[in-house]
Amino acid sequence: MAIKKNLSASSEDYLEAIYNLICRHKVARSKDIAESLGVSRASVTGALKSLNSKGLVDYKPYGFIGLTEKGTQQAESVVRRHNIIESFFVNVLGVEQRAAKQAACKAEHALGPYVISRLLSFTEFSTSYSKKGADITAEFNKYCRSKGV
Amino acid sequence: MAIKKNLSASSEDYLEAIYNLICRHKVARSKDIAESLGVSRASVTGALKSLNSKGLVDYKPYGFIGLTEKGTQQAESVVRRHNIIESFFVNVLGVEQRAAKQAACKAEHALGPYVISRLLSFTEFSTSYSKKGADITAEFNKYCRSKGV
DNA sequence: TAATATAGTTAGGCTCTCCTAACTTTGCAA
DNA sequence: TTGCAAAGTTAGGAGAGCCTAACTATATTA
Repeated sequence: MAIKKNLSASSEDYLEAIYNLICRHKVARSKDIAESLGVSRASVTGALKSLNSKGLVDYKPYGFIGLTEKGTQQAESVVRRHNIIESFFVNVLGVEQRAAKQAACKAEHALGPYVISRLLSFTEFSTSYSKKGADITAEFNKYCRSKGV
Repeated sequence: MAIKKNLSASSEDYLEAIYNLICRHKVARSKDIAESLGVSRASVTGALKSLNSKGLVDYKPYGFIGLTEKGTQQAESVVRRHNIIESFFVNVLGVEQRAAKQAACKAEHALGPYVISRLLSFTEFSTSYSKKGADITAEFNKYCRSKGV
């Protein structure tokens, strides 16, 4: 059993980018990873080597870029955190989609399982509640308007 | 007018630590900064030099450590973000104080003014609402229990 | 006031993450 | 099939932020 070491924010970003590219385009090309993270192609090569040595990506120079089982798990964990945070921002706070995504990209590295699980529950609670009697979102918007926020 | 450059998370942490020490003990000693951030004294010296060169702290070797006007503003901005996030975690999500503080320490570097302002409003809304009819916190706790979370 | 303990600094080094420039490989088009 | 553009890699380097070890300054106290 490999020792579970916490990944750096940077490594998590690479895994997330690779995961999303594979989901959307079947393959993750180095150039596209660079583009989606706003870094140089050389930086991507370096990151791939590092992730490869950690057993998180399958990668040989000039070859196919894939995620290992372990890498997929880690990537899914990041993506899950991202989605929970983004969904909270959009559906509870009423933050605009684009800003929510941006903020989630940063916050996803900062929140641990405990807070994430509460956040998820709260978003579920809030949206499920809004379907029944008290519409929390609507009430919150009313509150904001009344305060001029 | 100085160019407003975003500070690194590390710099923000130092400013916050200095600010809190001055609030609590009138002075910020290098040793205490090191302790409260869990870094070496040498690292503190390095950070002080860097913050000094940015005009954020008043500092001379072996001398008094103070915050400049600009430094105080920045520190207050960080502390404010921290408090808003921590308060949301505790008072809305029902996260335990210690964990909330820890998470806020990380998240404070990740959230910008827009999201922070919505978060503040939501916490205000939630707590003010809980005093009137619908106690959101209580309802959320009920919801969590019903889901076994 | 002199000795010693504590606080702070300096020097040197490490890792991480990024960069540019130059080179190699690959794949497509003529 | 060759020849060129695009993609990817390598080499070399920068800077942030951290460390330890050794040194210097300050403060305490006998």
